[in-house]
Amino acid sequence: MSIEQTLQQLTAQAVQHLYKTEIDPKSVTINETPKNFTGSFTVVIFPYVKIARKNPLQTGTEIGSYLKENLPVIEDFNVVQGFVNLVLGNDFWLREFTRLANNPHFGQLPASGKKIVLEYIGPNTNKPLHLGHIRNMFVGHAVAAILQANGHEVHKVNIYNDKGINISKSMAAWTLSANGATPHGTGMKGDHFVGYYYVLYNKIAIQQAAPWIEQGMERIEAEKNTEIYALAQRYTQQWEQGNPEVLQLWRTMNSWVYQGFKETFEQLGITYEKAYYESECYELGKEMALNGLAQNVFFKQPDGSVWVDLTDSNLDQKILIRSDGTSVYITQDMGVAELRYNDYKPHQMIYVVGDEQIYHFKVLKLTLEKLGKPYADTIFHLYYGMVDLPEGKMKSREGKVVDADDLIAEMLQTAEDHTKELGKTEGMNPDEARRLYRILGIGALKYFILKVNAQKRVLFNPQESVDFQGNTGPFIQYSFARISSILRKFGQDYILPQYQVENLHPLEKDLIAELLKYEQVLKTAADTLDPSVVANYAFGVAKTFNKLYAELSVMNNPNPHTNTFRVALSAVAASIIKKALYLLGIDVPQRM
RNA sequence: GGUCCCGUAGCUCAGUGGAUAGAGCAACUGCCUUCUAAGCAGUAGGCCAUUGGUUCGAGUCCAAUCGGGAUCACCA
Repeated sequence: MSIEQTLQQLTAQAVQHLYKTEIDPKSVTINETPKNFTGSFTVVIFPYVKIARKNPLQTGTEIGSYLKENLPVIEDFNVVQGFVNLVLGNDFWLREFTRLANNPHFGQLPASGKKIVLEYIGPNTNKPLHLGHIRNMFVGHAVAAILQANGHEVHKVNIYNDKGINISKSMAAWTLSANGATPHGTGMKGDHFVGYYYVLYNKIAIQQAAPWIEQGMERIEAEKNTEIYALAQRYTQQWEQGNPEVLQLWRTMNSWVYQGFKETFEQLGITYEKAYYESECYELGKEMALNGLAQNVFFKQPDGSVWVDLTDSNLDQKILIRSDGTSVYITQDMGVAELRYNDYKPHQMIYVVGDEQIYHFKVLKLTLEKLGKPYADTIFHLYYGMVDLPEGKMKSREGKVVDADDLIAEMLQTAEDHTKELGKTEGMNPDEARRLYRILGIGALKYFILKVNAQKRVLFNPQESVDFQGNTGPFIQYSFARISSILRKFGQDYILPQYQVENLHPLEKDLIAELLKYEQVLKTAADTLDPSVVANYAFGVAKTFNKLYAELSVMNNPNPHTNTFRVALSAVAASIIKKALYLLGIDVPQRM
């Protein structure tokens, strides 16, 4: 039981004993005592002054006395207004620290028996990955790691949106102007190669649509009159009909894209255990829609299109099958959900998808509910905010995006520049140096993205590079490297069953208190599916350690017991930093 | 128009109904003969969008208003 829980129970007991009133221990508020008051934990007793029918000071004094008498680790207490500040003795901190230092499983909760499938990445196969996908990947990866640390069985899966008009557009532009060029022949990365033709399609389309646009027609309407659009549309239809040549071209271009994606995933350390393809699920989705029609949960329009009516849930009527018999996005997602449920039989299906699709997931869930699917309830849309540029929304169609590969290259370069500037490459061989640039550059980027609550929309200014100082990944990594250096030099055992410390320094106490928060942070992060909780915590640990490091000597004290204890304290701090950063997908360097 | 999200320091963001609202960046001032200065300490910077309500207590909950955004496609 944590100290907070102990205090809650004991406070409830105190109220029962003193005022003969039963209260729920969980309703007792226990806070960290703010820095400018004396104490470590604070019990808020405002809610009990009415019960006590005494003023806050008297009530606080009575409850404080009761707590002190019944919990030996409480050394002293003081009452300010309705707050009872508790001072905990050395014994408590030392005991808690020793427990933590000697627990090799700290930070890994026992198996919960809960199985979760987490979908993330979800790229279209007509263009390379951009900053939006990076946010998706980082968030998804981190949430999966957090859930695993909480004992859940997590299966990460990817979904490829590999069919539809957008892919046909890249295909059309390639047919018209590539002259048989390939990524291999041009030396381009496959996804960039295909993306080039996607952007080219739009250039050609606008050119061809110019006459209609001049007459005042909307861009989207005008595009439908163009030759290149006609080709793209023909490809889409022929694809559904199974035309071998079109399928061949589609397979070839997709394979280029997959090869390109693979390289980017490797750069970022992103993995998944299974990929789903919309091209393999849309027919199942269509079947489900037709079944729903047969069961009268859906309805048919005179033109043959199939719809679901969600007006009773305050949403609209949504199309599931077009009048030409082809499936739409939502239908495909129905198929994907069904397939995935059958594959894993999970307790929860989490979808990491942008907030622009909030409505879509409401529709998906309700539609599956109407079909009576048992997994409808387990669907959870974990959405994240869009990444904006200073000039506004990113637009792939116009090539106005922060490209993932470009950004990675920049981060590695920045890491290299910083490291060289600080003269840290001395004694490092080129391989080591490159590894370090990667750890720092990718770490800086991941931290930069993950420290912000994922649901917030963010602005990314490519002109202002990602920082390496202050509240950043490298700052935290630096604390780890410093501790690693100490551990290399100390050369004695420091994890002991018992430590001999006369009086803990306040900075030591602060650090222990910080370290003890880890498991609660882990739980909160899992409950809220929010990696930023972990990021902010890791920063807090690093900051607290740095302060101690600046003001105290860790291993050069006259008293050898002090050295051993402080080295152990530092080592545990490093281990927790490493665990927390691991959850964020961030690696740590032994030196930097 | 319907539904939903967001407004906290110049900027980027923390802030589970609890005390005098915190970090980082940017600005200014100190600190390397000592375990890594990618660090530490300090100064300055706030009608927490506005107004009402609930509460012993509201940046946090509720309502309205103002401002910004998303979405409501036979696109994905």
